[in-house]
Amino acid sequence: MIFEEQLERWLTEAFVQAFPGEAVVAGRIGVTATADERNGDYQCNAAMGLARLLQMKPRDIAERWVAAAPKRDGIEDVEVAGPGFINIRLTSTALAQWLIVMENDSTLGTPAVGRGRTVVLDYSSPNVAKPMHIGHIRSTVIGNALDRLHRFLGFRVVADNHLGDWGTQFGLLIMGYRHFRDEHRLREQPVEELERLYVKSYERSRADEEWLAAARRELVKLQQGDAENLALWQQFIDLSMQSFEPIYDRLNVTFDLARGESYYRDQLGAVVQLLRDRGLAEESEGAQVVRLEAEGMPVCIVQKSDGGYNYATSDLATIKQRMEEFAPERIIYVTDERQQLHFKQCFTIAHKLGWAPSLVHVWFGLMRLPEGTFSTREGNVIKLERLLDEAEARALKLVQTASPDMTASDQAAVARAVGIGAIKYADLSQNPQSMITFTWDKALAMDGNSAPYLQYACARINSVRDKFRSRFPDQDLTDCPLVLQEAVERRLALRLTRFPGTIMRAVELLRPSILADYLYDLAQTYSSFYQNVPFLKAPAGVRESRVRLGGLVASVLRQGLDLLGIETPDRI
RNA sequence: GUACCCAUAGCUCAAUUGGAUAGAGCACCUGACUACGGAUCAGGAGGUUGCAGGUUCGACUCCUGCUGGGUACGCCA
Repeated sequence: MIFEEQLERWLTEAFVQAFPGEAVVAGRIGVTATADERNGDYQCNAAMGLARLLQMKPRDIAERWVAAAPKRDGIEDVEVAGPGFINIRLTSTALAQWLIVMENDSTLGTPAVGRGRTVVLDYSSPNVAKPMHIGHIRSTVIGNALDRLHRFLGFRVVADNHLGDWGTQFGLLIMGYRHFRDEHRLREQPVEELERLYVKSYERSRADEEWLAAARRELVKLQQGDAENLALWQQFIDLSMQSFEPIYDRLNVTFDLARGESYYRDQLGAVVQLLRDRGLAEESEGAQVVRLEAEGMPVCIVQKSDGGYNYATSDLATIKQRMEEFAPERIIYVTDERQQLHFKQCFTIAHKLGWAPSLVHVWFGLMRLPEGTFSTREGNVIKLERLLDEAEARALKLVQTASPDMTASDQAAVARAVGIGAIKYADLSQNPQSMITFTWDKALAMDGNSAPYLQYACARINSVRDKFRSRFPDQDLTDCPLVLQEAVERRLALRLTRFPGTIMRAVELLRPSILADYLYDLAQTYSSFYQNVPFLKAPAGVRESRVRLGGLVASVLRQGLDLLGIETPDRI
C-alpha cells in the first residue's frame, strides 16, 4: 500500500467514527498532494463534496471528522482550513521511514498492481516503403514509455509494431519498381528509392489510366499469391525493416511482435462474414457496411464493392486475433489524431460483437513545420535519422566543452544518451493532445525543462557520492539515519515519497507526461538543495544523511528516466 | 454541411480531472562565497485563462452559444 493510500485509509476510519451511518461514501475519500506547502503535505477535499449529502456545512463536517480521527504515528498535525480543506502534515520521522522502505525496494515502493494482467500495446506502426520521419517519433516514444510503465507495474505487455505492409499502395509500388528503379540508389538508400518509385508511379497514375489499371492488376496478382509479386513485396518489407532497425536501436525501442496488417489478410473474409451473421453488416451500393447512425457516426465500410477489404476490417481481425492469443484486458493504440473516428468506429463494432477487452486510443496532435504541413511531395520532410544525428551532434559539442578530459568514445556515448534523451523528453514532457510545430531548438533543447537537466542532476549526485566515498571509505550510508531538518530537505523527502503514486497515476491516465513533470519537479528541488546546503562540508551525521538522500534522488531519477526510455549516464 | 480536437505570460507548455493567491522553461533584467560540476542556483518583471452567458461553497477545468485554428467524414491506410 502506497503512502497516499495509508492516509486515505486512516481518514476513512476517522470518517466512519464521526459519521457512523454514512459508510457508503467512505470509498470515495482521497488525498492529494498540496500545491502549496503552507497548507501541509497532503490535503483531503472530501468534506466539501459531502456537504449536500450530509446536510451540513462543509467546515463543520471537516471539524467533526478531524476531531474523531484516531491517534496515528507519523502525523504531525491535522487542521481544517478554508471552506473545509483537511490539511495533513507528516512528521519527519514518518517521511524518513517511508524513504527507507523505498530505498530497500526494487521498485522504489511501487506496488505490482499489474501482476497477472495483460495489455497489448499497438504503437509506432510505420508504413513499409517510406522512410521514418519526425511524424513517427511521437507514437514510438509515447508508446514505448507506456510499455515500460506497464511492465514496471507488473503487467504482462505485448508490444506489437502494427506495420502498414498491405494495401493498395503495393500495386503502384510494384509498377514503379519495375519501370523506374535505379539499382544504384536502391543499394545506397533503398527506402528512399522505394518512396521515390511510389511517388513517381502515383503521379503517373493520375494522368495515365492505363497505368492505374496495370497497377490494379499487379495488386490483384499480389493478393492472389502470385509468386513474383509476393517476392517483390517481401523484398520491400525486408528493405524497410532493415532501415527501421537502426532507428529503433538508437531509440532503444523493442517490440514483442511486428505483425503488419498483412498478417491478418486471410482473416478478413471471416470478419465480414461474422458481421453479416450478427446482422451488423449489410450491403450498400455494392459494398458491405456497418451502419453506426445510432451512435452518431458515419457508416463504416468493411468490404469494398470490388471485394477488397478496408482498414477497419483489418483492425477488427487484429483485435480478434489478439483476444484469442493473449486474452488482454486492454488494448492500447498510440496513433495521431486523424484516426480518432476510425478507432471509435472499430471499438463500437467490437463492443457490438461483445468483445471483451477495453479498447483505448491514445492519440496525439500532428507535427507540423513552421511553414506548414510537411509532405513528401514538397520535399520538406525531416527524416528521423537526421533528427537523431543532429541531436547527437549538438549534445557532443556540449559534452566536449563540459568534459574535455573524457575519452572520445565516452563522449560519444554520453552525447548519444543526452541527445536522444532530449528528443524523447521534448515529446514526453507535454500532454500530447495538441498540435506540435516542429522547431530544431525546441526538439533539441538541452537546458531548463529537458532531459539533460535531469541527467545533469544525476551526474552531480554521482560526483558527490564518489567524493564522499573516497574521503570516507569506511562509512556505510545505510547505517546513518536520515535527518530532515532544513526545509529543503523535507521538501525533497516529500517529493520522493510521491514517486509510486505518480507512476500509478501516469499509467491510469496513460500519460507519461505526468511522470516527466514529476521528475523535473524532483530534479529542481534537488538542484536547489544541492546549491544551497553543504554536503561534504556539513557536520558529520548531516553529511551522511544528505549524501544518502541524494542517492535516493538519483535512484528515483534514474528509474523514472528509464521508464521514459531515457538513459542516465554516470557523468555527462 | 456534420462530428471530434485545440485556444492559458512575448514564445513553448503545466495546473494532481471541480479546490486554496493559475505555475515552469525559453527570451529579458539583477545577483551567486574557490565549494560539492555555472547544462546550475537566488531574485525581478511578465495574466480579464479566445469571447458572452450559465451551473455552485468554489470554474482554466463542467453546460450552452459564439470566434479563430486543426482534423476526419462510402469504396486510402
